[in-house]
Amino acid sequence: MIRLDDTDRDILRALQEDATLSAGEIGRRLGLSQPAAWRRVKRLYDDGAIRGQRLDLDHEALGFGVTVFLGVKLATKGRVSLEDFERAVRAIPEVQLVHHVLGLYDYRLRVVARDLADFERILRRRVMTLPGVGEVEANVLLSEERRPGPL
Amino acid sequence: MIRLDDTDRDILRALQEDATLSAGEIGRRLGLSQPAAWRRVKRLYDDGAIRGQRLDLDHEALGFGVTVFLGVKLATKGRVSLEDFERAVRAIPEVQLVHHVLGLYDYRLRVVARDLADFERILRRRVMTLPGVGEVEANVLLSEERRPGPL
DNA sequence: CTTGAAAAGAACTGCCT
DNA sequence: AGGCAGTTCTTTTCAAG
Repeated sequence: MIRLDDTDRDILRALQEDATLSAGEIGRRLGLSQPAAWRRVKRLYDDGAIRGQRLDLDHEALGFGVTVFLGVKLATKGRVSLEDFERAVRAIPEVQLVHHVLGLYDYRLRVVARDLADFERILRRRVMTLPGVGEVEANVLLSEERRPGPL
Repeated sequence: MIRLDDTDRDILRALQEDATLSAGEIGRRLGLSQPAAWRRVKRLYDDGAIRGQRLDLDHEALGFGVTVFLGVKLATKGRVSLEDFERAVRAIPEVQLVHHVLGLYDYRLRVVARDLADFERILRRRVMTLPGVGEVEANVLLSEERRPGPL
């Protein structure tokens, strides 16, 4: 487990807001020189605390106005069945996230669609026909808020 | 709604894999000059297709080995109650994501905890005491797979 | 759209406290 | 650890076709 001091935590908090901050800008904010900030950021990457950076796309602006969370319960849960299900799920382009979970459901999926008609097509043609699929529960996203998290 | 051509889509796909790609590298892969690729990326930002870049942190390596998705049903759902609930949820540091949803539940939360004992504390002390909270359902994350999405 | 080039800024290195 | 000075590389902008 990676140990961080307060300065590392400050850096992660700043980068969570905007991952494109330069080492110089981070140093300015925290009272560090550019190389000192740069070395810390590099160490956070090298140690594996930071895995990388990902794009934050505006799917609504890109024509995908509907986001739905699906809870999926499998009818049969052998090891083969899990692998079959996961392979088939990966073939659905509208699936952004596949969570294998423990609890009332076996998988949670994040799915985007152009509109509700488009979502209905995905649900009927792609999701309900997945191998081993049992019960499916859906939640339509109204609004999303990201929080800084516990760091 | 933002219109993209095939090249824009290729750029977004490449940047989804690695958001740190330089304009020169993108151009090399797609057969564009560095300035041409740079202008396109800038336009994707300016038009709002790309909102920004976010850190991909390894929460497990940082000591938060447990991730749980909570479905929350409110007991009373007036407008005041939604605002009260949301304000109180924002005060829980372990909550990373707050989704207001339509369906069987009213909210979906993504929560991280150091371990299951820590999660139990958060659930009992912070979540179950939220204003207006009714039923709560939990799914513990076993594994997560990100997919490129439908672009 | 291209190439070429210049200016600005960020990343990286070595050495010192 | 952190700072300073300097080098290298990328980004960003412009000119011209």
